[in-house]
Amino acid sequence: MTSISEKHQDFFQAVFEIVRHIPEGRVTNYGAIAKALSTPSSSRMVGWAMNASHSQKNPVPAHRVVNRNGMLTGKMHFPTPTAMQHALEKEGIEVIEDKIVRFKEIFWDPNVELSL
DNA sequence: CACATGACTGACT
DNA sequence: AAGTCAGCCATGT
Repeated sequence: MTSISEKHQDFFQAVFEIVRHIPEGRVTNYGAIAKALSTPSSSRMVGWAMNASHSQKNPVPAHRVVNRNGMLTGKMHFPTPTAMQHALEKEGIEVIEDKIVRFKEIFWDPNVELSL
């Protein structure tokens, strides 16, 4: 079953690597990751890659990745709908109504933090 | 091959 | 400020 080509694997690994570089208590959005991959328009592909994070052997803190609105849009893709919010709160991030509080303050931009 | 959907974003009205 | 439309790439029907 070859759902994913090797080239896509490379894309996934790039996304996962960035996500794993997100510091504890910080979050980022799909656009920032896409931009770090030189594909700012492929924000959807980032979400697509995250969908494959479940198959990855290495742990990927996908709960630290949200949309530009700071909303936990991908929580439904977690093992449980509350896993994402719970994981964020565990790191000291306030989450109300599936939205991250002070999202702008805890926002982590890979393009800046990774000195791209 | 064409249409619809999706862990998105930006621009326009 | 809030709502709507279009662009984006890959997958599924």
